[in-house]
Amino acid sequence: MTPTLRDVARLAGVSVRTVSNVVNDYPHVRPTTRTRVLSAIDELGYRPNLSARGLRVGRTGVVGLAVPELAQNYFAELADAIIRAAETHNLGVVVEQTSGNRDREIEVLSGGRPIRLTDGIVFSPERLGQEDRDLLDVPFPLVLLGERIFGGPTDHVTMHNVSSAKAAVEHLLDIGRRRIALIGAHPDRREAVRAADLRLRGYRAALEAAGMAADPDLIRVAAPWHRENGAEAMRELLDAGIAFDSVFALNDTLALGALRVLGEAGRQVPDDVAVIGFDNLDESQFSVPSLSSVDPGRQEIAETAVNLLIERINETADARQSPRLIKPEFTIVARESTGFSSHVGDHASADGVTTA
Amino acid sequence: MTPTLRDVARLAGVSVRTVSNVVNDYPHVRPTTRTRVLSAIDELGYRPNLSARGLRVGRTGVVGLAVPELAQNYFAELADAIIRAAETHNLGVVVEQTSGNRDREIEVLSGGRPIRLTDGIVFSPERLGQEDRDLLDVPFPLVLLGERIFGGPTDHVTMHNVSSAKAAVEHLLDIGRRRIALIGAHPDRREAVRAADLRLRGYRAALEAAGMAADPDLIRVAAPWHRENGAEAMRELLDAGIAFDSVFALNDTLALGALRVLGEAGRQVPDDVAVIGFDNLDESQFSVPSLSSVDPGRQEIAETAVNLLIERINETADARQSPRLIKPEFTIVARESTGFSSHVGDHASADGVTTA
DNA sequence: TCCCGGCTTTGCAACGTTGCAAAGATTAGT
DNA sequence: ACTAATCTTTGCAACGTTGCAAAGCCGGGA
Repeated sequence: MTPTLRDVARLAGVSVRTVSNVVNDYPHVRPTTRTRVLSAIDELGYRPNLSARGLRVGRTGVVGLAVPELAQNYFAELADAIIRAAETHNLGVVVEQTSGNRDREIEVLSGGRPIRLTDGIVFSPERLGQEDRDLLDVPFPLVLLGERIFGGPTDHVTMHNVSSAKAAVEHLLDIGRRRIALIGAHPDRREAVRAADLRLRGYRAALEAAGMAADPDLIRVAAPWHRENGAEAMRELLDAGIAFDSVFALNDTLALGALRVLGEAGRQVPDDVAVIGFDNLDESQFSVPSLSSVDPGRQEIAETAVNLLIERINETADARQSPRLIKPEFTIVARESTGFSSHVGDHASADGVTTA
Repeated sequence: MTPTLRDVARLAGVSVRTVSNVVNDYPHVRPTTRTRVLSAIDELGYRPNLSARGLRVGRTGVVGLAVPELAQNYFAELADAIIRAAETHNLGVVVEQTSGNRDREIEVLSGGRPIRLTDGIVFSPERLGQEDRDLLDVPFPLVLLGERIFGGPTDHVTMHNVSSAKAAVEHLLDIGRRRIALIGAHPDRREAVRAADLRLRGYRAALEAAGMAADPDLIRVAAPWHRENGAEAMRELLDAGIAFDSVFALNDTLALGALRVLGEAGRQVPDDVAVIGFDNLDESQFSVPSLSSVDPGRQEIAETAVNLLIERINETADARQSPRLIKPEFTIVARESTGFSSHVGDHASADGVTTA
């Protein structure tokens, strides 16, 4: 069977506790002893039993990440970033997919499933809304991502949706565009989709600040934010014969769909139509033309979320901080689709970049 | 603090063991007792401590998945599928990214990191090769994915690379194409990249079976298999002025890059150039035109891998089966890029489909 | 009424690890 | 050489759970 501390101790001729001390880098171990123990560990191929350690210490060293689904590019990249961030703290990540299913999202909060083996959870809901705020009051460390719920009892990492969307539109204004279409508005006014609403608000704010009125014809619905819906919205816009010289897509996936249709229709990007997206997916760097985008600071969001979670995990019950809302700085990444050149493989710093 | 079995037992007025019986659905519990215990559990919000259970039972209920990185579409979709498959067995999945780093891949096999909290691992290496076969002889259940190593001591789920590539090329032949370019050959003949070699072999086999010679000019190098390299290879092919009426890209990502460049160059797909890829990414269904592809059976690969892993986990040390090599059936999915129509949102069955 | 067999419930021990606190060993200072 | 201070090592208990096996309970048949 798998060797235990006891086996190592017997082989090295020391007590179990000493082996444990060596394993945990306890400083007061005589070098010769340490060596002897280490070689016994090596000989037996001993590995600590993390369940036992977890039981004893009260920590598993694993955190949960609950996202809608990895098949969506944005969440795959988010998960990638979270896993990297967790790893620097020697934490593992159990990934749970909620599949855009409200019940499953609720189940995550009820601590169901293997999530329970974790020390805490980073949760990006897609179906819960403001009205579910109370559900977030859970008995384990939880960090919330996204813009579905605000003002909850947990730490929350989100983005500057309004001001970054405003900056994206200003970027289009800066390069002289005046007929700026928006793709990705939510079809149902009753259902609040915060990201859509917030970014739309930024769009309006930018136009207003420029002394321009928003033309309702230029605001196009697309939901969910998938490639085909971006394509569809662009087709409709073209078919409608409405004049426009640029597009702000509420996310990159929509933008990529739109880009494709523009290509088919023979519209030159950026000369005829400039395009900017939102999210700065890895893929956007490699599209043709490369896609300008709002970089909401994914890596920073991930690192922040993990750091907040770790703080909460280490927090003692009596000295509990109040919930924090954090929005990393965003960046406008200007690429070919808005007339800036960038070469694939260039460092980000080589792109035209504007910081918040 | 978090309530334990003991707390529940006290509240319900039964023994700890009885509560445990209820929690584990032990059948011989009197209904009235069960009810009483359940309501105590409910009242206290009791959740089993999985570390303790894991220690006692010797299983954590979590498996590991080690892939290069989720930011690569293919692996994100694979992870998605694996997580879904694991979930049907009530298993959680810890995702570990090796970042295409050989040392990290070796570390996975040494059982380092939080992977150790798992009952077994599904591993898709990217840097290990045939020469590392012995490393796979690890003291925990391991299922191998991919085509980097064959003949190792573990169960292995891979795909029909040669025959499915052959079928892809035959699909192009079937629609009357004769000048079939291949994109994605590996640049270095010394380094064996099995997937590339195997698919190239299928390409040659199809041509040979059709009584045609492979034109070296049509075999284009592209590595790694990223979008930009597919685009680059296609640009070179066009610039070289070599005649071709179709392209077999060794994966979808390459194909999507190539598709883009064809569009820019004004070549009509599929009329001027038909294109087929490999992997059948979700995205390929939504590109414009939609991309024909080889579906290697991702969901089945995932389910098979998880099932094999579970079998190994449950296997007793004495009755150990010999390693199994499994290759799910593949499918040729014919879409617009080879002249078949498919409407986004259609069921797979609506696509033109050929089964292995 | 007594006994048998199945249904319910239970106490004990152990899974492998680390916190605690004390014992033993060593070194420096006087 | 003796004491104090420090360095090393140790045994014990406990983390929360479940396997084991036995005990208590019940109803039915003889």
